[in-house]
Amino acid sequence: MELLDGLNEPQQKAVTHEEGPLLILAGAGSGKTRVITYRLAYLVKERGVSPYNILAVTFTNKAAEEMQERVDNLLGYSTSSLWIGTFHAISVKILRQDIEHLGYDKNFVIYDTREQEILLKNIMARLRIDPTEVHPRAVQREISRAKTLLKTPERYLVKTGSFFQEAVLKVYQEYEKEMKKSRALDFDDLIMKTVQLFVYVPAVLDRYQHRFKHLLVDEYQDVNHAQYRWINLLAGRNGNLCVVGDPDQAIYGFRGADIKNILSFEEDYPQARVVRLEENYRSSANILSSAQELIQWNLGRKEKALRTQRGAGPPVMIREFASEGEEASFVVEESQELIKKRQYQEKDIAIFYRTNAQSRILEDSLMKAAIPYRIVKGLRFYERKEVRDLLAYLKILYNPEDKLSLQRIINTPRRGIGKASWEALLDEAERLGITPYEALSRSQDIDLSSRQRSRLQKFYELIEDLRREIAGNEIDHLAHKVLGKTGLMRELEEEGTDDARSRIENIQELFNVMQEVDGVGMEALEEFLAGVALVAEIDTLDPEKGGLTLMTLHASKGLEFPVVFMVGMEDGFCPHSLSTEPEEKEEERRLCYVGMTRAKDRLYMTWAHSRQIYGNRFSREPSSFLQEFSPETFQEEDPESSEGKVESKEDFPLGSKVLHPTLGIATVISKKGKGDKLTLTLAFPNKGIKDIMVDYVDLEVLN
DNA sequence: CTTATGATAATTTTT
DNA sequence: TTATCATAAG
Repeated sequence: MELLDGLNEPQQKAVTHEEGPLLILAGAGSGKTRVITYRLAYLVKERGVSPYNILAVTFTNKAAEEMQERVDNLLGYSTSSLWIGTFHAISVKILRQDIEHLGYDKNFVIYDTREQEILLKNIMARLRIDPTEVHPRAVQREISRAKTLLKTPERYLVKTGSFFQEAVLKVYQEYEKEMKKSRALDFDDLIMKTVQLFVYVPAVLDRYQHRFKHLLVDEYQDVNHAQYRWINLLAGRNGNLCVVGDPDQAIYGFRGADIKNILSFEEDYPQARVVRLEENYRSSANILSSAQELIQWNLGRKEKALRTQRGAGPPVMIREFASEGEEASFVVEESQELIKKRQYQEKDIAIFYRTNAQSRILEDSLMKAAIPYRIVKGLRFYERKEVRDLLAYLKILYNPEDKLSLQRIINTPRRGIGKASWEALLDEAERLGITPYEALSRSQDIDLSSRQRSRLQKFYELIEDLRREIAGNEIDHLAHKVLGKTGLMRELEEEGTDDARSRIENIQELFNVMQEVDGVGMEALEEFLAGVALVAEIDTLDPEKGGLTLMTLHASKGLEFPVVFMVGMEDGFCPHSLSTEPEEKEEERRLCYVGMTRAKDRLYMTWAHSRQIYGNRFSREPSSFLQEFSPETFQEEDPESSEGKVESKEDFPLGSKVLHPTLGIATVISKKGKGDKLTLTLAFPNKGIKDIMVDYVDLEVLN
């Protein structure tokens, strides 16, 4: 079977697995994407499964697009009936169809984190909750956490809670009411409402269960509880559920992802078949073994024996600098060197950092050196005021009940409708039990000066006028009308500053996105708005554009580069100073592992003795993670035999765990001497690094 | 209602 | 360093 040519044995097993649950434990660089796409193609081509009966869930839109493209290539035709998308995107599709069963309007808008925060602040102000005492951000996280655990306000607090929890409960209740009035759903709602739909309306669940005879979920290690239920319900008891993931790459715990979902898959689905992909096709031996040594420090792992066919390659290069400026210079100069020697092109090189704020100095240095680069910070684009303003207009046109968008645009650009008028409008709506937009339509009745009333009236007519433009028009045409009729564009053009010009450019960029939407009218508007709400950072990485790539460690997941620089490898960044709990530390270590395993040939890890943060200069210490592996394990000269040596001849392979009679469990990080002179360098999680002569101590090999 | 000013706060990762 | 917020003057 040609489809299986070039796949190794476990890969083939994963691809050809027939019925029932399947867990694919895919180590870093083990050809995971290949296996998934081949499996999808295999089901269709060899098993005669209709694409219509398959659902594939990915983590980002980018992954979904790539997968769609690769499956189409393998099949030789395009499969539009095969659903591939993120949890959120697929949930939107389902909810548009069926959410009315839950008493919600199907023309909902999606509120992103930013809008959610504004709404929460509004509510807290109204409830007179002091934001310095109860932080809106904390409330936001708590509500998100609750939704992730499928807890409605009614189920949020069964008993009495802390002061904070009681406050959250009040806000949460109000928040839900407001969201419903605005016909809005937040990210967590998309998942939770879908689960509720499945649970409360069995006919709907039944329909989708029948449709999706095969389910495939990528990045299963980063699934949260709501998503777990979502999958679990669709798969039914004995469904053909294939999940793919790597517990060592679970890095979204902060967002509610629960690594236990993948760790206990075999208990959830006792008939599950497990396939391990342990052959690494990406990294050279030194990089891989260093990463392996690092990850060994995490407890409670599913042990994996990653192997590579590749040569030793250079060791992991750890460099220290006096300041972040010198660190950036090194990255730039080293990159130039690699490019000059024609070993690599710009696009082969990536720089990873922990926080977005770290990118600035790197960008400056690259710019000065005239090195082209592309950066993953897409959300910043949608954070821009001008972009959000235009989007708010479009959202109001789609759904006039969207109070937050109305609030945003009612006086943008300035039209003399200030806080007092807005509040009078809200009071009127409240008094009559109607929505703000309805109140606006009867603005003449509001208790305001006739001047203010006519301003409101004019605004209402503007929106109504624009609403008539929706039908039959393409989205970019509609947006042009908005820019023209509202005076948004005129305001920018008249300003004439550099800043204004760059804002016009941003709007132009938004038009590029609009042009990708086919169709006209309400449907196109709907598709565009949902698409915009659900973009991930990484989705904005332009694959066409060349240049060095900059991104956060989180964004790097799933990618690979011949050369990787990991900068800012300091305590405080990596692990991050806000990650203090042991579980959080382990997640930080996994994040570091993810970064390291992106590198194919050369991996640099750098840190600076001093660094400016929030305007102040701080003294920094190297990341404790750097001490958890020895950079050089394999000799360059003879990669084949040195690999063999480690594997076969010794009792204490590098990276293995041993039990020391008094000091406890440790990891073997290097070895010296032979026979009874054999000395191991052992790394103890709490007691540091010690040299131990094997002959004197009874060491027990674990695993 | 708008604008300017300065205080103040908050700074992890993101669908 | 930056964004956001409150206050006071125009």
